[in-house]
Amino acid sequence: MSASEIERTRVPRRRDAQERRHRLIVAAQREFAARGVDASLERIAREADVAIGTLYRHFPTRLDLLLAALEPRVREFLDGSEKALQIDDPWGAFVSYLENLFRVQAGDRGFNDFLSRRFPGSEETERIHDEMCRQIDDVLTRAQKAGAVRADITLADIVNLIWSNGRMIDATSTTAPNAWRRQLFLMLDAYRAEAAHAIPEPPMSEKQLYDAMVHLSTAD
Amino acid sequence: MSASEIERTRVPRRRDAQERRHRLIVAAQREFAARGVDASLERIAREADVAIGTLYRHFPTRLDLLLAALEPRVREFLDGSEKALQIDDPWGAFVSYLENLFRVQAGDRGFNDFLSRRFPGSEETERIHDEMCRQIDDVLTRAQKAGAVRADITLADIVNLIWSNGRMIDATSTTAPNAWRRQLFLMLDAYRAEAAHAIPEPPMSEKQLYDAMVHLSTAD
DNA sequence: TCGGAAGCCGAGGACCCCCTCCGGTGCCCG
DNA sequence: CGGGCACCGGAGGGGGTCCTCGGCTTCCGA
Repeated sequence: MSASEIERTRVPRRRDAQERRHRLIVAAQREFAARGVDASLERIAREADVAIGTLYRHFPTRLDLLLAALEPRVREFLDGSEKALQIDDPWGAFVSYLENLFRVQAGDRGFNDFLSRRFPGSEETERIHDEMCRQIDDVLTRAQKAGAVRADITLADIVNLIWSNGRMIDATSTTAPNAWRRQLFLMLDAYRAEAAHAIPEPPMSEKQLYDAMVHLSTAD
Repeated sequence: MSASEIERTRVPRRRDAQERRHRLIVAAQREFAARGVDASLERIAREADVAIGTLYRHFPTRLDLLLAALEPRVREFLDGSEKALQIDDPWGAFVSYLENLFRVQAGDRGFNDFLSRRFPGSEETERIHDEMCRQIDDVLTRAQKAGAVRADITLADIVNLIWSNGRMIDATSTTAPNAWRRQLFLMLDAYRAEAAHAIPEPPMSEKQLYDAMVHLSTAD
């Protein structure tokens, strides 16, 4: 996090300001969780019972507020990741990692959107994404070396699965909130080394993957 | 199609009106294809060089215009479906059906959105969706009876795959336009009977599935 | 206690979208 | 060729969103 970003989102000195900042974060968590990253800032201010100008005073950009709101989710996710990465069995670690990731993703539409996109302007979010990619690469490679996961799978394929899962969640969150698990376990059967059949399409390159993630945050 | 719907979207008598109607459909095809079913109607009118009031005169509801615009896509899809359904080999028919579906889906964001959603108000769209579900059920059951596709797969799982694929396409259409094929062939390995491992989550019920599709068209 | 600075409010400009309504236009048929 | 009616245009009302800015309030430290 750069100095200017720390400056932008620091906790203010005055009591009343701290209180309002807190109310904003709580409202933002609710709204982002329910409506995704593109939730209305004016609505969040209204929900927090705070004027729109005050929201902008505390969080000059949408990303500032989003990061403050998602912080607990990110921590929850990273905690679960760490546990998964410590599992000895490579296949178990792989499964556990994805299950944790998707569980957190399913609980918060904002986090869901956040996972699928890249925000090239922000060091902070790039850092989180890079860390996640590193972890996936880790757990995936280990499972492949152990012969548990087929060799022709790439980081990009896992990100594709994250996108897919995100869409599943959007569709089913209110009607069948656990449906994503079925889709995940189905896909796991495709990842098993013994299931492998040749795929008539090469994996996405890193650049293609990155551009696609940026695309999701700029389209429309 | 009910009488009132035929009435609403019939081709007008006057030359100039026919001409404008045609321009509207062409612009709508471009816009829906590029921006999905929520494309701006005012923008479509602008692109067609027609006043907004005229658009509403020809197409009283968004769905009227959407159906007129998607008509070629729907036909393209149904033609391909028919060919796939006639393939003797049950697994081949199954693969071919999905490949055709996804190919058309990938070429048009409006059709992509349309496939994932249900519009309970419209007989016409319900008819198309019902027909598609019937076909999927057909090709799926046949492949299962032949022992090619695992028995624990449901229509709902295929619809889940359609959602997933839709998201893939949204993400990759500009950067890796064929990436969806990779994801499809990966998933096919999960569908193979010999790949089956127990799934710790039951399939969605028909009602859950229907509600989820409606949810996608009403959310936000 | 009290004044200055930190902080708050919300009107308002700039966009965007949906949809209606009705005065005016121009096609086509008799 | 002329009148009637199908048709067209586009202003305008009603909503929303983002974000700014300057007058007003409130806290808190000296």
